[in-house]
Amino acid sequence: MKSYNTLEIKRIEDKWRKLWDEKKTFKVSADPAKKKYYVLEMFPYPSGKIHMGHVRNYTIADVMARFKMMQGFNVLHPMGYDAFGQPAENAAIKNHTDPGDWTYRCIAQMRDELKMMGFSYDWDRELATCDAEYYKWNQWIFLKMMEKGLAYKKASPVNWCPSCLTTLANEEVIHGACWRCKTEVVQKDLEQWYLKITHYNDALLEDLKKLKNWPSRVVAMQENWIGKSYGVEIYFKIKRNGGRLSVFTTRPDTIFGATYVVLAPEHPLVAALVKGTPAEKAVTDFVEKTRNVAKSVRVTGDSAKEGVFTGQYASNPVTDEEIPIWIGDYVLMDYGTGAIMAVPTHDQRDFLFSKEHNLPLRIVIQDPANPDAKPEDMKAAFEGEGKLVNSKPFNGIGNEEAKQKISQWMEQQAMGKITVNWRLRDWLISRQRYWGTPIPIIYCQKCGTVPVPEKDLPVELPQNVKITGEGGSPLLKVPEFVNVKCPKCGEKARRETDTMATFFDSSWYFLRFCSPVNSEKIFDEKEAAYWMPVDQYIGGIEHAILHLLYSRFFTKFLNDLGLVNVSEPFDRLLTQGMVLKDGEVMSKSRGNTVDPDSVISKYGADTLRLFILFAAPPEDQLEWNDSAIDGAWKFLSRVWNLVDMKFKSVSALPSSLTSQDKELERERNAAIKKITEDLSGHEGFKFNTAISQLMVLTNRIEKYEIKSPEQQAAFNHAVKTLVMLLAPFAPHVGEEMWEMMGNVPSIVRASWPTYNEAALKLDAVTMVVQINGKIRSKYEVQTDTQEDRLRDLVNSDEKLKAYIEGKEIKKFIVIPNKLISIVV
RNA sequence: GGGCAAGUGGUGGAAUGGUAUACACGCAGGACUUAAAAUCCUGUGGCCGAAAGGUCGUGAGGGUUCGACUCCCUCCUUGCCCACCA
Repeated sequence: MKSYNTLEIKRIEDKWRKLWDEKKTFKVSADPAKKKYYVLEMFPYPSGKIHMGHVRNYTIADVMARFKMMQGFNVLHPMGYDAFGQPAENAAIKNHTDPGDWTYRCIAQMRDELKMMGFSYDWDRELATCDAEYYKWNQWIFLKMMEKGLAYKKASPVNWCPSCLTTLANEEVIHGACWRCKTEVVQKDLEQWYLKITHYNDALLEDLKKLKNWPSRVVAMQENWIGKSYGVEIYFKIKRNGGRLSVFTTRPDTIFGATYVVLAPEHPLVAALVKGTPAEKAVTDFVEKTRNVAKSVRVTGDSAKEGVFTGQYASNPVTDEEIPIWIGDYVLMDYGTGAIMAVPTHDQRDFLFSKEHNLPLRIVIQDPANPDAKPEDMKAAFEGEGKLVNSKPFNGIGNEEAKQKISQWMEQQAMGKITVNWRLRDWLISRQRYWGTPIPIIYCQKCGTVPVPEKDLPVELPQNVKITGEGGSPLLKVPEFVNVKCPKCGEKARRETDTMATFFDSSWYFLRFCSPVNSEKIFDEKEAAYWMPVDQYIGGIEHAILHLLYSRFFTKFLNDLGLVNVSEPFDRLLTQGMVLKDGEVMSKSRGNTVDPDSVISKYGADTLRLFILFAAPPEDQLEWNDSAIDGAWKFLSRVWNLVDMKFKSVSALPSSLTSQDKELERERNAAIKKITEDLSGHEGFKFNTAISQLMVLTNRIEKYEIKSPEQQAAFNHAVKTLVMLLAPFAPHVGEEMWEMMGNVPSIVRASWPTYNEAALKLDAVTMVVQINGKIRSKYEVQTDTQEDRLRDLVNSDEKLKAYIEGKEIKKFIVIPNKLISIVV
């Protein structure tokens, strides 16, 4: 007899981890004869230690993977590291280490921690995005995109710290200042590389409809992000030079109320518009001032709307009125045409701007709640629905209908054209950083921008580069990297020193996992065709937009190249909830973390896995509770004791004679049914209720009395089922108990138990009697008792006399085996 | 401002429109022990009642239904995401 204690658990867990490793239990290869299942969790940034969020994410995935293995699927379950990125550079600055050394040390530590949890990865497929053999293919994809015109260079404003001489991500700009040195951040134009994700606007939006197994809120978030809106581009004539000024609006129904137009400060027409006029200086000053405000500060809805009058006028095409042209910081250059028509009565932003600068208002849509409203009394814009007024031929029409009519009419009159606008912008991938994939480009005085030839890939990151965080990109200061010969003409040339955004790396790693050891190709098409799409993807909601959108984009691109046969990478998506402690998200900065290591050393990985799945449904937030872990531990030890103390091999067959035997068999079948359903996820994955069902079965088995060899056999049968059902959740003890019962490991090769519907039937059921909706009585009756018999029971029921006697029974409803509802 | 979730015992949470609170945690009482820990047993939504039982009860208010945590409408609260996107 082995007692269930911390020491013993440690021995068992070590034993199985070692065996899985040695026997490569989870190694898989593509085999068209078998049904495949690809389970993938969002790979981690290798910070060294895993945290509870990782534990939760990967435990969910592991249960799915092991369940599918037992169901006979060929399961691909790989793991890797999203290893490029800023933390390595920050660590380098702080500790004077090399980002590469630091990262690989972290990876080694992280791998050990993942192994401690007993996850069923095929470790032969492990990859890190900072390996040259991986990022080589980033560069390859980039070149292919360039070839297809989907990667291009453009000057664009970036957040720039004048003291550190570096660009900053929006998150690094804190209250308009550099996060490191607190210097005020300015906007600076830099030539940078973009990926033309907007080429796939329509496909990215349309194909969201295919993603039936994604959480609806993720689909909604992507939809909003892509942001397709229908409207009209309206042409205004500039009075001074007769030029055309285009604005985009989704509200053509309000065109008769457009009382001025506003241009973004960066609008290309601004300079010509004011050149040589008295307003020139004021306008130039304003444009300059706006440039020096970080975008993240400018783009907040609640700040005052600043602007300046150009002194110029444009004519409203439908009224021929001359209306003033303004410059305003609330108009964004990179949406629509960078210019708007302002309708202050029916747009709150325009309303605020008009009050600030004393501009005219005209009501063109009547507020049904306030039909006699006067513009000068308005406290806010009216943005609801109503009938048109002051709109000549369209007066009296509902504004939704007017949208259609006015759009068509304007197009006929050549006043504008019906257009579609997208919120989605092209993806800026240039980063002025060291620890990322070098962009494979060479600049030659003679030949211009030259892509690095494919045979010269990878462009490797130089080592031993000093990272200071100041003075621009570290690669600029590595002459042997920068100075190269032009691949075209052989003359002196200069390498691109920017590296790629790390989202690039994670946009296709799921494909590399299909054939990770492959120096000839990005991946093997046949293997990718077998494994793709990912059947189940699991990760945090924080990646609901960017990572998932970019991965969808890359998959579509590689699909167009003919390398993959799917256009969507992830069939099913689960976004797991956060792990909280004391009501707050567990995080290092809050100092409220619980280290998985400390839990594992006390209770073992199985207990931790069980607790984290039992505490809440996978998509919900999970509140950490130290004492509830004891519950998981206690449960495992109870199962252990059943196997260890009461399981005895016997040659008899199970009997099904007594009611207790029948009851045990019923519970056994019920558990198989419920747990199989909960793990299949047809109505969402429910690990918490699956575990509670394991507990119910355990409770039942514990009460079972063994008085004969036949009953011992029935007991054994039930315990064996219990261990199989438990194994995906608690794999180490699962394997150990499986072996103790005389079976051959590994338990993942055992086939998942099936149930018998007939065994689920009860002999007797409790039926309740409701009178006018209130429960008044209960009966123990035989299953499937018919209505006649039930009526007899009701009629002879003393308790019901008071409610029924002397009253007319209007309805007598029977829900078989559940209840009787009587209306009197 | 827009979008999406979610509100159930002391706590985490269960409930194809059919006995609300499964399964746990916690707590209380008991057994074992010199004692404690561990383990086991019993109880555990509120109110009235010795009990039988009655009555109220799933954020608030309405509606549909024989019957509503579940479906519909209005509102409140909390969380998450997006947001000067014209």
